[in-house]
Amino acid sequence: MIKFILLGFLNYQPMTGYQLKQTIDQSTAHFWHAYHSQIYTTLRQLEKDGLVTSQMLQGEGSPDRRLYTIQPAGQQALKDWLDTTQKEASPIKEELLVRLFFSAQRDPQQVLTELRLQCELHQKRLDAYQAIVEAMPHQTQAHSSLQRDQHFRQLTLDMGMRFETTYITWLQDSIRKIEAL
Amino acid sequence: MIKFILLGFLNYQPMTGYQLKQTIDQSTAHFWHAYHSQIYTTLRQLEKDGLVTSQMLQGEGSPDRRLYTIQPAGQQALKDWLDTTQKEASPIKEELLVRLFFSAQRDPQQVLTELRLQCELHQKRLDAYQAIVEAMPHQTQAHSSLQRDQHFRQLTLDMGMRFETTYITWLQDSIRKIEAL
DNA sequence: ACGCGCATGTAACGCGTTACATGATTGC
DNA sequence: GCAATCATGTAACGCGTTACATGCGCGT
Repeated sequence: MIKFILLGFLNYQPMTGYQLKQTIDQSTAHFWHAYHSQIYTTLRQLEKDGLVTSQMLQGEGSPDRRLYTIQPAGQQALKDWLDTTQKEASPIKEELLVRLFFSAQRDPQQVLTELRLQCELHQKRLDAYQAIVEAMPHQTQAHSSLQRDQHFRQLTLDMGMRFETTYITWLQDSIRKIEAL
Repeated sequence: MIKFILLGFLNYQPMTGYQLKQTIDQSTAHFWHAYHSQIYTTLRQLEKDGLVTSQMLQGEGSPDRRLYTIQPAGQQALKDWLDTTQKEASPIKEELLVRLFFSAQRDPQQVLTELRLQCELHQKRLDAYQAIVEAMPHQTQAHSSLQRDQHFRQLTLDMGMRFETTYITWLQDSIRKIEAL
């Protein structure tokens, strides 16, 4: 999966592993994050497979950086992946729900503390999304290709905000229900 | 993770691997699923670690079944895990959002087909949750311990329904937005 | 005779996570 | 002088997924 995220970003412009990590952290990390270790190893793998090439940049002063450039084979691999319609709904893995499912024997106060903390964490996430939306240059007229990209990215951001809002509301309702026990 | 789900169920009663698989499929699979291969290997691991014990049952006719029983050490491990408050929000891994993020170059009709399919899939999930709620014995008065369990399970089901509802609405809105391009 | 459900397992692989590791520059 | 940021990587591990593999009983 991370393979296609890397190809997806490299399809816009050549980048280094570090830049890719930064870019991911500020965008797709909201629905798919990656550790730098995985990014560097996957980039090497992509190079071995001929989907990208790399060249060293001798930064004056700063450490050497390896700039990765997508190759036609890489663009094709990306296109093939995007053209293969996803036929399943993504599986959900929510640890909190597992914990809650088995929480009947727990001290209710402890459960409440946990849910209130989650509430704060998800509120922070929502705030972060809000900040991105506000920082977003709502370009009245720019390159239509960039605008098109922006449009699709906004859809994912929209989902993120809806999801967090739903999550927070559910947490608040759940807290109330448990308090009422 | 699956380790604690298994301990969680075995904490109610001894079960075989197959029964655990069935139970998970009908309950926690909505937020954490497992393949039978993982269940069997994890059960063996738990036995090796002394958290559960197993005994063979010679079923007349049907194949041999291995019944797993939780041990005090297993109950303690479960309790310790539940008592350790989760301090992070669970990371999200939604492949569809990754795909959408990089879908600006794709044929819009193809994207729409994909989103419409997702809409159906999530509607099916929602219907499945609804069926569980309706099949749920809304016991006016039963053992308070069972009722307590039921209560917490209902919270997770509630989240599942809210999530799917949000997802479907977002999909419908996104479809409309893409159609308007 | 064939397929499905019951029932159990192993093996290999892939992906993601955590930890280990290095070294330079910039700002306080 | 020290911490943070830039920048890159390796190694080991754990978990989850896919595929392979077996064999019985029941219904059509």
